[in-house]
Amino acid sequence: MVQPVSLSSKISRLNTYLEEKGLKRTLQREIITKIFLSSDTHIGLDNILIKARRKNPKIGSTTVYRTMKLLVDCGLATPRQFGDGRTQYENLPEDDHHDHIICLKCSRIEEFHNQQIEDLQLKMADSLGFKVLTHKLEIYGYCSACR
Amino acid sequence: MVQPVSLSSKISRLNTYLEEKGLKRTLQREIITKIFLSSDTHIGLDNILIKARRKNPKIGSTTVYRTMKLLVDCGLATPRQFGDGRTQYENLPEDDHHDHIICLKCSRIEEFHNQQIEDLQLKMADSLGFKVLTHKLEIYGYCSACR
DNA sequence: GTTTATGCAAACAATTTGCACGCGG
DNA sequence: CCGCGTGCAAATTGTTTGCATAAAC
Repeated sequence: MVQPVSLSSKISRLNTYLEEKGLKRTLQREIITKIFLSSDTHIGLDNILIKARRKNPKIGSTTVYRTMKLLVDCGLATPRQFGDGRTQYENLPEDDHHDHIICLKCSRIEEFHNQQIEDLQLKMADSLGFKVLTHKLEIYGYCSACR
Repeated sequence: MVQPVSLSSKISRLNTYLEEKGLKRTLQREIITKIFLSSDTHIGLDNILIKARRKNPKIGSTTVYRTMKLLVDCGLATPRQFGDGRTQYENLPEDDHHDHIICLKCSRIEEFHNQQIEDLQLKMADSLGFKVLTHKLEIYGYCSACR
């Protein structure tokens, strides 16, 4: 089991959203949402489809696309493109935002969080008239072992 | 005129590359390269094609795709995906780093530079034992017109 | 002349849409 | 029942590839 508390709170966020909009709770939406929420960091549509079909072989890719769009709309998922043409969805633990620092030699990825940087970003965005929803910060370099 | 010095130095970088690889200098490549290099910051393939056809209506989209790939290979262009499905190419004056803020509704992209953020990143990386080579910061949200 | 480049059309891949049917409320 | 959801197939969109011809060297 993966973090039952935050998981169920997220599922209830989806359900609230569905109710507000007069949408329906279906088995497919539940399956797809659970797969996404228990994915580690990023997951692609192809992968979601494969896992979903293990639970219900009749699920179609259209439904996965549409459900993921729903999850984006209610703030549970963030779509990302890493340059290979496919969209990946990121599942971010809402209270644990982090950025990445990546070693270009050994590919080690470490995570960090710096509130000062976050605050400055908000200030920056605000001065440009933007309302921030999310952001991505990646630092590339050499780690202590490789430098 | 836009920075004639750096522009011609970049064009000669392309020509050197072509020579090394035994490739040919053609009118199309010159037109497309100049359009790209004098574009402000980012430019998409559709836009390049339109401008190129104003100079030579027979230019095909295939050639634009292939030429932009060339420019990437010789280090003059950086491909970027901002989430609307199309690839944009960034023309960066090699010493002028900037970050991006992207509107998720209208796809408008603005640039900014904030030295405080850059400094904090260095400090952050240093405390993790990393030597920074480069980084990428993208903020996503709604712009003043869309919020 | 030989080799690479071009432009068209066809192929591809990821995603979206139209529609008849099924299911949730 | 009524309306939204689903899954299929067809349509769209961005990009790549095959091929005959044209241009560079």
